[in-house]
Amino acid sequence: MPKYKQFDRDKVLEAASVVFHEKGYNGTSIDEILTATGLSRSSLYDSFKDKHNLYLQSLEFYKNVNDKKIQNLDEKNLNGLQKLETMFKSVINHLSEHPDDNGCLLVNAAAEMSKQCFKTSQVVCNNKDEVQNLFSTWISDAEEKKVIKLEKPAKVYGQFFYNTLCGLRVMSQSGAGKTELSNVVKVALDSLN
Amino acid sequence: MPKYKQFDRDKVLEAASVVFHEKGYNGTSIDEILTATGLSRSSLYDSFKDKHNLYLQSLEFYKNVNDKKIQNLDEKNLNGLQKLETMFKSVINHLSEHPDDNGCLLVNAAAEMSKQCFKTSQVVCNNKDEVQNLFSTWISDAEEKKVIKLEKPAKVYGQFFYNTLCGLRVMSQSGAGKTELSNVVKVALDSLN
DNA sequence: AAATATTCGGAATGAATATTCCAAATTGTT
DNA sequence: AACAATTTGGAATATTCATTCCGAATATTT
Repeated sequence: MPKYKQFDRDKVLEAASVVFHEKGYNGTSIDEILTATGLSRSSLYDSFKDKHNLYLQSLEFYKNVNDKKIQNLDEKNLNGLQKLETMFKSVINHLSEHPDDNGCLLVNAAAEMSKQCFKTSQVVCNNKDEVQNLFSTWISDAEEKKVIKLEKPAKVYGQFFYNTLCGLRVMSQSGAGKTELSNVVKVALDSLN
Repeated sequence: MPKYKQFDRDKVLEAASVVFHEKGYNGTSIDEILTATGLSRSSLYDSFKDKHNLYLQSLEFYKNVNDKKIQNLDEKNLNGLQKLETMFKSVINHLSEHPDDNGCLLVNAAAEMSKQCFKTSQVVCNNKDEVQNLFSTWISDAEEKKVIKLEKPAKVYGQFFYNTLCGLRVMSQSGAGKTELSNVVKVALDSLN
């Protein structure tokens, strides 16, 4: 089935990222990826070089999907505090509705690979900085609109809420339920008063 | 070299947990464990059954070491808030002095294994509950001594600070430096006023 | 319709990997 | 000093895994 690519690159990366998300990099075999993506062995190696490269591309794909979700939220007509609240609400809903969903691929990648693969650490680190910055702009916005009053620079709260978010992902992988996660977010958001 | 065990079981588990900590479960080979522990292949299988079993025992060993560190802190003559502050300070010092130290084995185990291995999830989940409870007692103590005033049950703050702690581990694996981590802790501790 | 370019399936390869097994070594016991 | 109990080193095994390679298939181009 040539002469042009017979598969949708994004769908392949999506399927691959699901497997990597479930089992981690070292825990997934090429065969598992083949059945998940429906690709043939040679197509995969032809188009994605090797497992490690596919992993990195899956990571970036996942990051882009995540970014888009957050940017959609960013474009809504809400003040920064509402955006933050909405974001946490949807994260908690997702985590509690999909308890089998293995946390967050980027967090798992940080844990499994960032100290062994520089490129992984770059993706993970960029994600951290971008999300922190976005949170900071939300918080600045809320302050300018006099919805909240800050005792520290907005940047610091961006760091704090990113930390809270990472914690949620780990806690849900450690068996925390919805009320537990909600409690955490409530206390965290209280820091803005 | 018989007739009794020629190796110190705790030292083996300590060495094994270091390797698992660096490379994860699927990322470490038996050979790496053999060189790290100095054990022979047959001794390892004789005494620890197999890789998976050794991993679980290493996890529990690591958890015990962690527990003891925290309990040492618990026995000091400080109020609960001071204990919390000291704990965070030492975690941040450790993370920033050992940037190559791959986060926390228990957090990494949660990310890599908890959805694939029930026993791992048990260890990780128990650790979460124990640490949360300890934090809660510290916070209750600080409230009773009128050092702080709480707007929510102490238990909720225990959950919140455990979440903060998990976040720190992930953030340090994502390239966060000392000031960033300190900022997070400052905002988190402000929630107690 | 022939040529071209590219994909794809699956067998083949070779390297790692976890685990087993046996004989040699060693120390405590009699 | 011989025996018993157990560890240990290292070879052997069997499995899994990532990667390569070749020939068949097919859609576009000429």
